[in-house]
Amino acid sequence: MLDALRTRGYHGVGLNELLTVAQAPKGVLYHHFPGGKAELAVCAIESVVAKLCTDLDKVLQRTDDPVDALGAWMAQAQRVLASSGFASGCPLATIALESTPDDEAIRAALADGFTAIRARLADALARAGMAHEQARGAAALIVSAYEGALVQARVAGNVQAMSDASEALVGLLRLSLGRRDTPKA
Amino acid sequence: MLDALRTRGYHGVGLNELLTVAQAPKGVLYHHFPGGKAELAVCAIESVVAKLCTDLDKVLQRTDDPVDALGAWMAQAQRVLASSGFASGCPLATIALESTPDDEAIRAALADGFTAIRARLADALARAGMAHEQARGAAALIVSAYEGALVQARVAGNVQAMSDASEALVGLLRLSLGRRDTPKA
DNA sequence: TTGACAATAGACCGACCGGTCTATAGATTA
DNA sequence: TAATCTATAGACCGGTCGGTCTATTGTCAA
Repeated sequence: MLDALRTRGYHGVGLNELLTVAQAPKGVLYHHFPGGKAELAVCAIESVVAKLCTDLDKVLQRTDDPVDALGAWMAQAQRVLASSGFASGCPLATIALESTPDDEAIRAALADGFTAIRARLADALARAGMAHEQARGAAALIVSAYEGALVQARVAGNVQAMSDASEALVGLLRLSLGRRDTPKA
Repeated sequence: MLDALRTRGYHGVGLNELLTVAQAPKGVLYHHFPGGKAELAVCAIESVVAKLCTDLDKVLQRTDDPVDALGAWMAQAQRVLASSGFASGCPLATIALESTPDDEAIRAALADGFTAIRARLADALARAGMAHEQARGAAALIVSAYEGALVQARVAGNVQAMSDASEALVGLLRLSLGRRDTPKA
């Protein structure tokens, strides 16, 4: 399910196909997820977010320098993307862009997920000495850069743009953390 | 067409629906676009990219400070997103995430588009005094941040994350441009 | 053993998908 | 005017979509 979502998106995967690979009949699905496809997607989103958060925690506590952790994270994402033949990106972004304001449950789940991830990053940055206000901005930037870079690398079929963006981000963050004086804006 | 793509994505829009709003019958479409929906999408992508590039040029030459221009661009994007009721994001990213490696024409069009946009940004940054290598990275980061921030703002239903990310990016770039010494990475 | 209930299984539904095909209208030649 | 060719028009196709519905199969309590 997750693989399918991250590869072809919400509208791109058919329910029947999903059930075939899961070797499950329709009845089971609608018994456990009366809300149908949308509820299934929400569940998938929550599971992805949970996994993402624990992975993030692991990486962040392995080193006390969050910028190092960011670099490692981005590099790892590039490896995963490339080894999937540039088919598999971040399922959150994919569903996010296919959603409309009507898909309230899905959007809420995604928004909560992104917020949770940003909070973790901001915490780590603050612990590394960044002012809270600034850390929140940096966290939002990091998540943005991650998602946006994945998009570019995916369509290009190579990780160049992503590694460029990643290096630039790491460099800028290090510059900003290295000297304590805050940038003008 | 473009509205539909940016709102609901490639798989989300039906051909019949498209033709209804365009007041055009099937025959016309397949006469001008023998490739069907995919070819239509490529055409739409190219048109978006062209528009984006000219807009970008306009903004970049209105001021000689590309960082100012970036801030204005991001603010404008936030206004557009909000005024659409958080329905309309960047059509490029949406199609990009729904595409698979099999959709060669679509991916090529998208990759070319992103490359063209990055090149424009890198040029502007280099003109503002940034080293070429660094400018390329910063350009990739800017595009990433733009796309990723749009995703987050869209699902959240508010522009907070996007304006946070934008301010952080502007601040970091100004910091980096203000002093000439390059960051370590 | 029997009754009740949750879980499983999949046939089936109308709607709509992207795409093809034939028929007509309009323009452009000779 | 007749012939030709492009552009328009939409009926129609098989396939698949997400979702509903009726059986059937465990499972556990009485």
